[in-house]
Amino acid sequence: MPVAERKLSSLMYRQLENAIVECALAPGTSLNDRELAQQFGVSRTPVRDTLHLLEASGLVERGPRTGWTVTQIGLQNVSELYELRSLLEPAGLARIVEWEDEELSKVATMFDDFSIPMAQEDVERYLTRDDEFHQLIIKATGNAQLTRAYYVVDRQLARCKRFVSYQDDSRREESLGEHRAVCAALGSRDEPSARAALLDHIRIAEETITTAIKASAPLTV
Amino acid sequence: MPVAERKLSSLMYRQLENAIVECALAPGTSLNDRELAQQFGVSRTPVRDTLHLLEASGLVERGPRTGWTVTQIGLQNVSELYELRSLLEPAGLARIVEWEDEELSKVATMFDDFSIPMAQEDVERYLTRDDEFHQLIIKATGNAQLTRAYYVVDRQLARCKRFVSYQDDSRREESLGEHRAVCAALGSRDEPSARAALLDHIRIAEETITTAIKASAPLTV
DNA sequence: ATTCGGAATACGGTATACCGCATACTCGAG
DNA sequence: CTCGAGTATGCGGTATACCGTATTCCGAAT
Repeated sequence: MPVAERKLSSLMYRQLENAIVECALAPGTSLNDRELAQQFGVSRTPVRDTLHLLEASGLVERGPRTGWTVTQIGLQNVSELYELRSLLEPAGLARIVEWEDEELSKVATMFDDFSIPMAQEDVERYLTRDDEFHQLIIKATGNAQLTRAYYVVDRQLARCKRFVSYQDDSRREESLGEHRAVCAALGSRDEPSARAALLDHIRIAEETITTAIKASAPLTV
Repeated sequence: MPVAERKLSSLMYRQLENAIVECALAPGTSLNDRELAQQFGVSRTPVRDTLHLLEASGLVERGPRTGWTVTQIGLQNVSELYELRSLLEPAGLARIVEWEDEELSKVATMFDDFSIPMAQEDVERYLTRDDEFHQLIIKATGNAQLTRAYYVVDRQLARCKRFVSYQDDSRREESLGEHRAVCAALGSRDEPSARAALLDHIRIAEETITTAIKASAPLTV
């Protein structure tokens, strides 16, 4: 979605993006294009191409004379990303509450097939659903520019979640409840409530991540 | 701000960005890297570098097998850009109303040195001030991620304004009034009013641009 | 042993050469 | 004159070679 299908870069982009999001390439790692080229068995040119794409996604930055580096994860960044998210996501809600009944009900019941306590084998399914839900909200804006802006937020936050092992903490059930609150409000076409519920969800998620970062990585400031 | 100072790319970026924003390179123009390299007297590599940067700024897009192209200006894009703008800019207002008196008064009086009717020689000064004002609001968020997201909106809209010759239409005086309304509300630390005034200003600006595009360029759909 | 200087090296940046496909253009057959 | 086959050309994509500087590493002199 963010990167049009190019020849070599596309595969390399997926791989490197995954490696960075999953923190296999740790924040702060400096990326040597010659080295990467050798690892992938290609030349420097498509590597540079890919790195430019990653730079646009906010996962890599490039300083003068310092080359490319995997961006750091810090409290400042997280705070900024969540603020941006809280500005962008609500824009989709206004559209969703105007959907036809059939479409709307799909959204409203999106988290109904999960039980509390959640079975372990459903966790991965839940995380996927979570992603789909927020993607859906953004897509609902029908705004390509907004969607593009959101992509950099999404990818960076996805990385932060992995970084702090968000996926297996105890907050999952609360998170499910928050999502259901948003869905219920949407089902009633109550945009203000949906908005409030969504912002609550985002705020709580930020607090969780922030706390986790403070605890697990005081080194990143 | 958007592009760190690199060796050759930086100069080339400024030049090409200017050329595109001022529509010297018309929307839809396909950009041949070999040709550009020859024009600038450099090789294809730094040109590709620059084009990647322009792509990140939303001024150039790259399709599969179609190469780089100057992005089109259309009603859809303008609508999307203004929606994004209306989501991002208000975020700065909440910060500004909490500034110290001295800083706040600078903002509040930012458009006091213009008269109605505006002297012709002040027009360029006014346009610059307009830019500075909106930049100031965004900077006030203190949010680097948001600022970066706004940059692509800013550059694309700057181009749209030139495209429709916005700078010498008759709406300037109204625009000045709208700005002063925002400034006045900020001076009173009245964020809701400032927000309403700013959104009004953005909405009216969008209508003006949209009308102008419909009139002057039905070809761009 | 510490320090200072010079060579080797690593890396960011730049230039150039190569390849394959897709389009266009030409030329000959019908 | 039309149509198609074959060739030329352009361009996107890729590979590779080159350059200058900043850092590093090592050895010699104090």
